[in-house]
Amino acid sequence: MSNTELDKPGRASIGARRNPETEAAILDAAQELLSEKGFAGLSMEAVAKRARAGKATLYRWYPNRGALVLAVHQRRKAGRAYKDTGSLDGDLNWLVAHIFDLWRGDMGMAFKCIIAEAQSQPDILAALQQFRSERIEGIKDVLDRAVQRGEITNAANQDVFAEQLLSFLWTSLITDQIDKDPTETISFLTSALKNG
Amino acid sequence: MSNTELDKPGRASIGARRNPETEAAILDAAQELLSEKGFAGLSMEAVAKRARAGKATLYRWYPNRGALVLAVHQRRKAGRAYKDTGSLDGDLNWLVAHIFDLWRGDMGMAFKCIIAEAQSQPDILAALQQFRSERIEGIKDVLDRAVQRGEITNAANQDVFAEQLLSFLWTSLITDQIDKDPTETISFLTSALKNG
Amino acid sequence: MSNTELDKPGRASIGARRNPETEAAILDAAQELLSEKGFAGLSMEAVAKRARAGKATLYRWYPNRGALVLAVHQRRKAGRAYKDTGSLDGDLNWLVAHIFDLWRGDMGMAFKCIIAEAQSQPDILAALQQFRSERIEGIKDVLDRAVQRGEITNAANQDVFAEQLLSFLWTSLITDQIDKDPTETISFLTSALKNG
Amino acid sequence: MSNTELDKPGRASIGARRNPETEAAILDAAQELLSEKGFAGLSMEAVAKRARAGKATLYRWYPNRGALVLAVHQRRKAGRAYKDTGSLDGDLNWLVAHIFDLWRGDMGMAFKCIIAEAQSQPDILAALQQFRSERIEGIKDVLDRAVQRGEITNAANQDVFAEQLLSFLWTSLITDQIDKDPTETISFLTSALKNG
DNA sequence: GTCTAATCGAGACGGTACGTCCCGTCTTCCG
DNA sequence: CGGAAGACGGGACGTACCGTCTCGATTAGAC
Repeated sequence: MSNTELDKPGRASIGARRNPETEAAILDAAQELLSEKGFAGLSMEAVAKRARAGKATLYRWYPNRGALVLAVHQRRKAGRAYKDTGSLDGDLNWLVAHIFDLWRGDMGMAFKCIIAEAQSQPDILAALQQFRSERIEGIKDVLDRAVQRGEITNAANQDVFAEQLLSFLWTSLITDQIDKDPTETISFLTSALKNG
Repeated sequence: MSNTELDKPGRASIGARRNPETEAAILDAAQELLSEKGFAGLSMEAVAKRARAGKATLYRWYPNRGALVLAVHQRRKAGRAYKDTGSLDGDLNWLVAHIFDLWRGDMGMAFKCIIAEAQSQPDILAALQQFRSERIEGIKDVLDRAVQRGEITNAANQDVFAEQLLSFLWTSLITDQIDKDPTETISFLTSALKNG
Repeated sequence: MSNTELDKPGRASIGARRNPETEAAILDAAQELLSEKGFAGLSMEAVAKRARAGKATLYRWYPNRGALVLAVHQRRKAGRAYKDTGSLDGDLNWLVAHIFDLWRGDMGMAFKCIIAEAQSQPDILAALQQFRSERIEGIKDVLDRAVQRGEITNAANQDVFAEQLLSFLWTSLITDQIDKDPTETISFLTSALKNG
Repeated sequence: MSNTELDKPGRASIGARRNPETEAAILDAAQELLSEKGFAGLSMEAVAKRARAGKATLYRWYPNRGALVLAVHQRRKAGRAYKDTGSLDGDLNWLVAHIFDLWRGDMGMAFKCIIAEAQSQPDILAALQQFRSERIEGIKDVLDRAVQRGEITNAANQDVFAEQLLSFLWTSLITDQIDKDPTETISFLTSALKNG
């Protein structure tokens, strides 16, 4: 996975332009540290050392720890292209299962860090809110497909549903409950969507 | 002879047992720092200095920053005695408004910190989960009153409802949205409760 | 050796007077710590803990670390009754060998500590100087016996000889050379004594 | 001498190598503290503060207090170039007087500290023994000159003489007797040298 | 026989210094 | 001229002791 172990003296400059190998090495290192030692182990110092990068190089691109975690997250985040299972219930269950699966890997820790960091760093909070919007749009895409199938009507409470589903996902993550069965919750929310 | 002259150097020991004055001073200091400078400003060092307490005293009872924030939160947390407005809708709206109000003061920052800290410290996570249970019980008390009033029937989905309402509250906090109007979400969830 | 291991709750007061058991336990503990962990390991805190004594009790009798080491030293120090081997040379060699032997046990470390502590604590320095006088008198007793035997005459340089022999002893200790053969030095000094 | 007066934030890095200004500032600070407050006042913390240096910088080169005192001593130690007064007696008296003079300034406290620290730190002890060898060679140079003058013959006891003179010097320091007249001791040792 | 007084273990108290870690900034040198 | 290397001042970390204190229990001798 990482190409940082063997080359002892690190990478040299490739001239008067940014070296993409360096960027990859930094993000690899950050991700590894994150999954190995958690948030506390992700110090700029440790990332630089493991990536065989100079601290100045690191700070040039990622002015603080949050930016770095954000970049790690950005590189790996799932697209909005959710699977079409043929039914709303199937789509929603797949969506939740898919995200929980993602979080069970490295991404869970990374995203937890973003949430934690957002509580004290405004720019991370803004990025988190931006990401939230994207996710909500993704969920609404799923609902749109259900409308086209005729399963539900295009009602105003779709926004609230999407927000609430996202709240469920995120709260499950931060309270360490991504291993619980989400079907009950999904059908609870779906019933509100249909009967609203 | 008397150490009460001007007591510049803070408090003395009162023997081989915990001094409640010290505890109060520490929690006061922590709370002040939290609301003044946020999570980042809450260093153990700064708390000790402001409380005129030795660092050892601090660490004796609060082995880490999370434990300290937790204690601050514990001291001020609202009881489960929610107001009875006469209707389920009124009760729920009051509950949400009440908590959002609380969070607009010092407690919002404190609770954010607990959530953030819980992402990397298992004991704080456990405390957070414990607190979550208490809050869910509180919400279910509100639902019980509605059952007694005959507004709803005692259905199994009350648990899910309570969890969902809590998810909404916490997600609103961590995404900095406690100033938005919650009525839409409340009625969305309530409709699922009634039609489940 | 030490009676501090078994009696879990330590000793109680024996009334409005000093408990000799406590004193013994403290000095035992101090001596053990000194030979186990050296000077750095001899903290008042550690002594109190090992001796199952209260810190206040410790400070009542030994206001600082130096006083404690001094007391340990005092309890064990050799008397001035040096062995009479029948000749000056024999007496001196026995004396040096005897002291070096003593220092190879616990006392070496203890006395090193006293010397070290004397460099920054005036009262320890005074005690050290007092001890130096006693030792010099002891050496002069040996010389007196030699005078009585007719080996040497009672010349003024006996003081200088005694001081210089003591200097040799102490310097050997602080430069960690108590295992070297002292005979050459002794005969060197003795020659000055006889030819002065 | 000290550059600590006006430049508030101290010195910056001059790249990935040691800054000689920093080294000087640290040693200056250590020396000042040593002569102002003695050994006890020489805390790493205080040195760092006075030198406007970070503690990490201090510990990078001086891993403990002993190493720091050693460096202070090394920077100032007198060379072996002893004065040639024309006679052995004159040379020895000048040598002792010169060293006692040196010790009456800052160096006395510094060297006391080294001796004290050597009692518990093996590396300082090694440095002390190394320094001892150098000093003994210095004294033997003086004796060599006397041999060339024909005052003494090149006898084997010159080593013992040098060791004894050094013992006298160091013991005088640690027992706070550098103000006493050393002539008696010098002539005592010299007589042994000649009559050996 | 009760009271007084000192001494006991225990351990919390406000502090100081420790030695470590990381921060974010800087400069130099290599390729 | 980009990038590694790493020194720099700074500051928080968590630990260990310092010397002081207050407590409650204990017990000898004074009353």
